[in-house]
This record gives sequence, structure tokens and C-alpha cells, in this order.
Amino acid sequence: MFAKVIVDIAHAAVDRAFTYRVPEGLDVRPGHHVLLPFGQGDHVKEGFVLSLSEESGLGEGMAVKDVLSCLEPYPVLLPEQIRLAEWMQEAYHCLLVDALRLMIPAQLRGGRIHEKRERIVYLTDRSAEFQSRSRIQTDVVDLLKKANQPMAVKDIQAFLPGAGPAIGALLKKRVLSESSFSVFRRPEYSQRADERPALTEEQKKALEAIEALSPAQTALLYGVTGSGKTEVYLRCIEACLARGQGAIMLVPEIALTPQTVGRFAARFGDRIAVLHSRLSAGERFDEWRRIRLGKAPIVIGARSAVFAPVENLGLIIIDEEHEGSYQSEITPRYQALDIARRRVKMSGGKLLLGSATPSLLSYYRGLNGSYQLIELKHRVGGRPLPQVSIADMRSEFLNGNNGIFSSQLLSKLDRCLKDGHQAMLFLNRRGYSTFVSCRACGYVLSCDNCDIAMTYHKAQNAVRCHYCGAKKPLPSLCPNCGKPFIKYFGVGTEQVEEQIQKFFPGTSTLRMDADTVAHRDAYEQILSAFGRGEAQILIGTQMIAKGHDFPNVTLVGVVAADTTLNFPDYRSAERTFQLLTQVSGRAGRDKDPGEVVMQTYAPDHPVLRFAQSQDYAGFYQYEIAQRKKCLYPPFSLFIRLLLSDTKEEQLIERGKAYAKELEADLKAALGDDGQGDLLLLLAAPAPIARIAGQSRYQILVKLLRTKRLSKALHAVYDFETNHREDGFLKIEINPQDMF
DNA sequence: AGCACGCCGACT
DNA sequence: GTCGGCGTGCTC
Repeated sequence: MFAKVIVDIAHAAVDRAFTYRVPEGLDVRPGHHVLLPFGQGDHVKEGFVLSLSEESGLGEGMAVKDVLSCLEPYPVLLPEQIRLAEWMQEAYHCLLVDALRLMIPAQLRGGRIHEKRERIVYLTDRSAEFQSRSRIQTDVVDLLKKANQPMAVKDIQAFLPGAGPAIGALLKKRVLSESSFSVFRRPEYSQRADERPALTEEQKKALEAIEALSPAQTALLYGVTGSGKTEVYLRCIEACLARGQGAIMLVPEIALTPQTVGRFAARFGDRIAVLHSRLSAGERFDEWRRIRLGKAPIVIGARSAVFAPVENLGLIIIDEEHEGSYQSEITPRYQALDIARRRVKMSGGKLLLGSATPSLLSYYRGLNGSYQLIELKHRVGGRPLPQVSIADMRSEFLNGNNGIFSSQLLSKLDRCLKDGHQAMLFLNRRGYSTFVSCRACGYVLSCDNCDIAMTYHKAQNAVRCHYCGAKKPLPSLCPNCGKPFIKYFGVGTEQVEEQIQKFFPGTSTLRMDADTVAHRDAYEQILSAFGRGEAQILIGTQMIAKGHDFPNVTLVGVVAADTTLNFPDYRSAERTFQLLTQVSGRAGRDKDPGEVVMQTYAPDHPVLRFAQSQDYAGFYQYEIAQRKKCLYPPFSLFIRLLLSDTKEEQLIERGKAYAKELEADLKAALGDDGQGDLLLLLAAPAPIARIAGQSRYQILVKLLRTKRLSKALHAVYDFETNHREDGFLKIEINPQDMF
């Protein structure tokens, strides 16, 4: 018997199948993780078995080496995962090994992690005549006699601190015997009781529609904030389990808190496994094993959990499907959505996308019939959506208010605090001031290594660059003209917090932004402290836009609703609408109705108007018309090639040359009949032309979605492969942002 | 990724 | 005449 094996070396030259002989008596199956002699020195390498065959298929003179051994008794890759990796290799032009590595925990490779064993001890018949002057040894024996059954060494030590050496001595005297068993290291989550609320009519209908999907079909569950999407997910998973199938649910990394996991654990107990980046090496490995060994048929995880080894996969759920974090930033640059669609296609399962603010692409597919569109239009318990009002900051200014809060927001905050309710203030900028400038000469303090204004952080009395992290003290004199007229402009979260103290002295606030969640668990700690009512106002960036229900929050203030609206990027309207809708949705989740105040300098902007009336369908019609007019996605494919280099002139020259070459490649790939498919090819310095000392240059390509698209895409990937050695080159398909 | 084979410059 | 530089090419 022969095995086609891929060696675990990430290099294009060896990224293919090699044929090894399977020695008699060695149980080798596809997916097995094996050790192999490889190369001239017969160095021992790890590899993965792709397939088995009777014939070697090699020429006569070819020497065939033997598989040395299997590293695990079971195949670490499912056949479905091997096929998925092969598909990815083709679709993303990546190494097969790089794709396969996504399917197994990193700890498995190199064999540095092992299963954890728990030691237990029990009394032998020698214990009957046991006598000792050692107090602690006597205590250990007494404890075991009282227990009248074997005990874990760890538990004995919990009762009798310092019992370790005594147990060792007793084992030596054969008063005790020991054995051990394998345990799984599990991540912690909050324990709670399962509520299992009765379904609303809408939820029932949604569930029926999802159950009625045909195999490999995708549904988009569009449900307003607070409409009970999570309960629908839970019921779908229940139904899936009842059919004996497994399920994967993807959640944005940041929302994957012990609370979220706790809600699923309350319903499904230890049939769930959790995969996210904050797990320890041991936990990650053990959660993966519980999935692989079939002990946990339900997986809840961040983006990469879409590769989890769930057998008989009946359902994949992507919650908050519009989130940008479902797109990988490192090679292979996959989209969790594409992987999920592929997986359900192979397994015959269903794919469920959920959001209160679906991505334009998903809703487009929902309307054109490629997804089944399911709607939840009402909040559970008949709660109304919050009342949203818009505060025009221009007229505030003309009426003599040059502060950061409108009179409207101030009076509503006052009412809210007096009523003993909680409020949230949202501003998408951290720090105190967004830029620092000289009033005499107009000089703007910018980073030495980036083409960007530095942000003033009052707590550290320093200016910081939010792109490279550079920090310097605030100068008292202008570095340009030497005059003492340095002033701060633009508002950040730090200043919001300060201003709250000015208007509402003694009010307790919590601030949540990248500065205050620097530590691992800070995100969770701040949210739960706010949930416990330890602060009256939570101030934060987009981090506070989603997450938990805060029943006592009745007011949400958007300090500057138009900050994200003017970004140089075709997605800025979509992102602004999503952000405003999500953050508004935090208000009025319990018996008291919610209110939202959006402060803006562009009160008549259609995006703000649609956000005000929570009119997703209206927003969609407006924005899809814009996209169609300018032929932006979903009507085209947008590709961004980003080059960077320390030397600016060289970079610009290379960029121009690349653009010419790529244009020729694309035209060749599209052929004569694809003349009109290349809509745009633009080469220019990136909007932020320098970050961390690296100059940046971008080539933008817009391609019409026709059947020649995949040819053009291949040309782009080939271009990347050919130029990978020349310096930094990154390719993004439909990029999340374009800085 | 490793490692050997291979063909040109300064050493015993 | 030999040691060693790292360019090129192969790995079942």
C-alpha cells in the first residue's frame, strides 16, 4: 500500500504530494498526521496523508521511502477538510500546507503539547495497619478512608495544603496506589440557567423557514436589534442535534465573551466546544480534540472556527454577518463566508447568516433569490425601537453653544440620570483631541514616521500616533514658528469623559476604547461592571456598539454621527449606517423605552435620515442605487494591491511599472471579448501615504462581474506570485477599508 | 525549508 | 593542488 503525503513545509517547491510506502501493520488512513524521512539526509519531517493507493505510480528507478509512524491514533484531518484545503489552494492561490494548517491546532504540529492526565490515588490493603508519626501522612490516609473511594491528588492538596510530599512517601510505602486518566482542559464561561423563552410568532416562522431550506442553501436572517435572533440560532442548533448532526456558529471575536458562551452552555452543556484566540495552548488543543473525537458536536468560535473538524455538519451560523472581522488578513486571505458556503455544499448542511444590519452584498443576494431572506421585524416582548432624534450641531453653534454636547443631548442625559437609568455615549475616536495645531502658523503636529496627524492624550500629556504607536510629549511652543499658540482640535472619548464631569459633576463613568482595554480581560470587565450598574454612563468607540443587553440603558448619544461618513472609501455609507443602527439598538432593551440622540453637522444626509428612522430597506435602496451608478460592489469586484517600501521614489516607480504590467496581464486574461470588463485601473499613493516609516502605494482595479472574472482574478494572483520576492505586496479583494 | 552538488577565488 | 564562497536544483 502507498500513501500520497504532503510534507509540512510551507514552501512552494515542496507543496505537492509525495509517495511513501505504508509498512505492513501500520494503520495509515487519509488525514493521518505522520512522520516521514524527507530529503537527502532523510530528515524526519511531519506530513499529512492525502490519499492511499495500491500502486506507487512512480517510475521504475524511483526509490520509495517508508512512512515512519502516525503521530495520533486517529486521522487529524477529515476527508472533507482535505477537499476544502485543495479547493482553497485553487481559489486563493495559496499553499496546500497553509490551508491544511488552518484545520488543526498549531499545538499539534511539532508535537509539543500532550493530553493532560489527572492523577488519582487510593488506599491499598496495607493501609489497615498504617501508622506513622507524620501528621500529614496520617491526615491523607484518614481523608481517603473517610472518602471511601479514590481521590484526585489535586483535590487532596486542596483539602490538605502541602500534602504532595506525603502522598509521594505513602506511594513509596505502598500504602497508596495511583493511576491516572485523561482530562480535557476547558475554557471558563459564566454558568447560568437556561431560560428557554417561548418563541414569538415571527421567531416560529423564521425557524420553520430555516428548517425548510434545501441542503446547501443559505438563509439571511435579517432581524432588528432585540428581535431575538440568538434564540432562533439556539433552536436551529437544537433541531440539528436532534437529527444527529453537528453545527458551527461563528461570532465576531470581540463578542465571544464568557457570557455569550454561557448562554449556549446553559442549553447544550458540555456538547459545545469553544475556539477563539484567547484560549491557552492546552485549552485550544483540547477543545479541538473534543470536536474531532465527536464529544462536542457544537462549535462556537471566531473566524477560524469555520474549519473545525465537525463531522456530519448540518448547520453553519454566521452571526453579525456584516462584520469585517470575518475576512482574514493573513494568507490564505479567506472569507469565512466563502469557506462556510463551500463546507455546506460538501456536507449538504445549511448556512444561516444573521444581522440587524446585513451587508449590502448579503441583502442583495437575499433579494435576488440566491439567499432565502427571513425577517424579524419586531423586538421581542413588543418593545418599541428607540426614538431617534437628530441634533443639528450647526444651529447649536449659531445659537452660542460651542461645546461638544447639544442642548438636546444634555437635557435628555439629565433626565436619564435623574430617573436612575444608564446612558451610553458613542464616539468613534479615542484620545482627547484628534489633532494638535498652532494657531499662529497653522502647523499640524504629525507623526515622524507616518503621514498622519497625532492625537493628544491628556492622561499621558502626550501626543500619540494611532497608526505606528509613536508617542512624544506635547510641545509648549510650536515646532515650526516657535510661538506659544499650540491648541487642540477635534474631540475624542477622553474629552467626552471630561466634559461629562463638567456638566454632571460626580457622575460615574466608564470608558471603553483601545486605550482602556489594553489588558486581556478589560473588555469583559468594563462591560460587566457597566451591566452591574457600577457606572451611570458608558463612553466608548465602536467597541460599545454591540455586545450585551443592558436593560437599564434608556439613552444612547452619538457624539459625532458623521465621522465615518467622509472616509475615502466606497463602503463608508454602509459602515456608518451599520454603526449607527447597532449603537442605537443598545437603547431600550427592557421595559423602559429607549431614546437616541445623533449629533451631526450634516443633518440632512440620507444615511443619517435612514439611520434615524431605522429604515434598513430604505437605506439599502438608496445605497444600492449609488453602487449601481458607480459600478461598485456588488456590481463589480474591487481589488486593491498595496505596495510598500522605505524608499518613496523607488516605490512610486515600481508602482507605476506594476500598474502597466498588471493592466497588460488583465487584458491578456480577459481577451478581446472582455474589453469592457476592466472598469478601472488606478495607480497612486495610498490615502495614508506613509505608515511606520514605510511609504505606501496602491493600485486599484475594478472588474465587472462576468464569467471572465475568475480568469482575471487568476491573473492578479499570478501577478502576486511573480512579484512576491520584490518587496511588500498585499492583495485585498473587496477591502474592508482603503487607508 | 534544508541540503547537496557545482564551479570560481585565496590559502597550505 | 585544496578549502570554501553561496548560486541552482531537488526532495517520494
